[in-house]
Amino acid sequence: MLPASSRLVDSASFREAVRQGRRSGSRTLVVHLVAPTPGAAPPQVGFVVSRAVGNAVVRNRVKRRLRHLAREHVSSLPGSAVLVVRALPASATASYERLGADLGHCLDRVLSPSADSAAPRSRCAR
RNA sequence: UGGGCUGGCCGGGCGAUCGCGCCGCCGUCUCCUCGGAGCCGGCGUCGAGGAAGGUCCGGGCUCCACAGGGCAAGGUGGUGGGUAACACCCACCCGGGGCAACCCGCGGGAAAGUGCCACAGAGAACAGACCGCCACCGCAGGCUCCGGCCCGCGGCGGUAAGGGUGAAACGGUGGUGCAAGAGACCACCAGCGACCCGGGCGACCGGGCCGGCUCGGCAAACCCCACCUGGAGCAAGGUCAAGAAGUCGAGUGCCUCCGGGCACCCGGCGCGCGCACGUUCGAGGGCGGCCCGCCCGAGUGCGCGGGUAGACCGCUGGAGGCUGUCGGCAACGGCAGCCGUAGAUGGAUGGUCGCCGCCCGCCCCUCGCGAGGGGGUCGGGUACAGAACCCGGCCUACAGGCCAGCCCGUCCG
Repeated sequence: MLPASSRLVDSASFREAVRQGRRSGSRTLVVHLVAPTPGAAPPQVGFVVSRAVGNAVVRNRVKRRLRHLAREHVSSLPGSAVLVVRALPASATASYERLGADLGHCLDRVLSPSADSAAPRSRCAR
């Protein structure tokens, strides 16, 4: 679980991250990252799990697994970064290991400096 | 021991590890109106359901409204009780089903009116002659003891007893009667209605007597009758909340020393301006909708395209749960004792792993097969589903399991 200070709370930041952030997708999820000016503020992570994923029980489980997995990556994010993880319908039946692998892979893509200039909207090969 | 009916209950357990939220305590630091507040860290307690679900009823709570009458709208619908209340629950009545335990019923009115009854059938709601039965008339034929009789075809009538259709055919059985028949008439039975007697708080039940001889269903079609019903909802509502040409909030763009600033635009409150109407000859507003009527009333309406809003309180102790006892057939109620039980707000209550349990399949053992029982380093499964102001219900979803009572049958004594 993430501590409260690392959670993304306001809807404006969500909108900004999804529309303007660097994006990388996989079969189970899509990540959006805005890493502006490095500062002292801690990075924030938010999650979007729509009704297409499943009923309330399934959506809660997916969100909890993603929050738990995101803990391990918070320290590697730059300061005042805003990360939004959007779950796709396939995440409902995916195992914990698959979710962790997809999240790590997409984060690597979106954080790698080589992709910065060449392909700002690179896709994960699945 | 086989089959069945009803009611109640549970709905995985233990452990390891990494975390999250509320609350309490402790510590460092910061602010400070010196009472406290905040960030971070540590420890401890607590932390989803029987349906938390659908949001279909009923209430509590909050704000607004609250002379009255009529109309309209919506709801309820056997009787009596329970309850804060209900469309819920209990008991009983009536009708239907079952050998029975028991189950089912949107259970007022169809002789107030309108409307509808498919298909089949001759005819379906002031019924109806297809076959049949009977009388009469005409024609052809046969028999004759010359009185007639039998049979066929056609016409015109009578007839609802029989056949056939249908969910339903205008009571049933027996007799009188008749050309054949018919409640045309009679007896009994069923049903309808009026009256009387008895029982029950009541729905209603039992009995007697009389009447005309008989009357279909649908009100979950309109409708009629009786009774009930203010509106909105925790985004309710309140506080921070000052100000005064301003302030608060949302959005977009630009700049930034990352504290924010500027511009534009929209909304709330307040203010200003313009126009219109008006202050007892009453603008406008309220009384859920409309009308009458009543009340408030000195200001009110327009200049309006859009947008979805900070923190805190409300926020969890309540028609609360459990046990015992008393009253009651029961639902439930009285009294006594004990218990303390989630409060998130991009939304905590979890992630991962191990062992065990349970179910299904397969295999093995016991056994004459089966049933039952036991075992397996085997494989698969472990449901429906996540609080959001709080209760009482209803409805719907659900792997698997437990307990109790009752009914019918079989066997043994």
